[in-house]
Amino acid sequence: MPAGRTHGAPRIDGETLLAFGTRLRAWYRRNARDLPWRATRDPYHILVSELMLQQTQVSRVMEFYPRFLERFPTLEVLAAARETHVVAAWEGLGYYARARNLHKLSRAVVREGAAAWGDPPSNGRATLPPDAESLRRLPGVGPYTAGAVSSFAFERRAALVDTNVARLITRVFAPRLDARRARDQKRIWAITEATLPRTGKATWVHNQALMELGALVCTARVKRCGVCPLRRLCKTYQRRM
DNA sequence: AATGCGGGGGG
DNA sequence: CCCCCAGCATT
Repeated sequence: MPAGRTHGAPRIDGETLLAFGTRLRAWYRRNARDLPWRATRDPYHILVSELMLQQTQVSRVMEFYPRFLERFPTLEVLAAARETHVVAAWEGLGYYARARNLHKLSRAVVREGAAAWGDPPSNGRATLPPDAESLRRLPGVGPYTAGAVSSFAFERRAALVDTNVARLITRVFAPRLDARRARDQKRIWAITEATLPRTGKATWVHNQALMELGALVCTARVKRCGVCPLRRLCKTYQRRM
């Protein structure tokens, strides 16, 4: 299957895909916000940030993330804590099932993690699996979070689609698709995968950049096309919106 | 496929 | 005052 051929979606030529990624990542290197979870590769820390960020804005998570990790710095510490204490540290963030799932997850991983995904015996530290497929089986971890942890913590070449990426991809490549329609999700994932660079390292930047551009430039209510690096290849822009 | 889950901020 | 926000589990 040639690059750019996506399941039922309009074919995107390789040159366009290349230009898309190159411009996107160049923009990110100059415009990215300095966020704490971008300065670490600790899988547990990344996981906490991703769970907190589910349906929750960055500015809100910033108020909780450092404090939570100070209180529960490792999977082992979290697993040893009582659930009520974990939920208490989550108080104010909302969607408290995330906290309960995180706690449950920590106990599962500490107890049987190494056996489940063949961790190197190493120093007895519990770790998360690096592949999206295994991550996906953990409680509270869906398709997005699995891809995010695989890419951002382990620098694997994994795709991820959140609300930002879905909006950006549809606007640039497939304005007929609706990110909110379940049926279109498959095709949006396929297009997103087709845009990924070759290596895991570059994919880390690429994925961060997709979300950052969606969060800062190609937002839900305002399209800042005047400062968008993808303007010239964007189908929505070409249609004069 | 549809719904519940929290709470705050922006247009 | 709605709509939206680095979604997921359940039905």
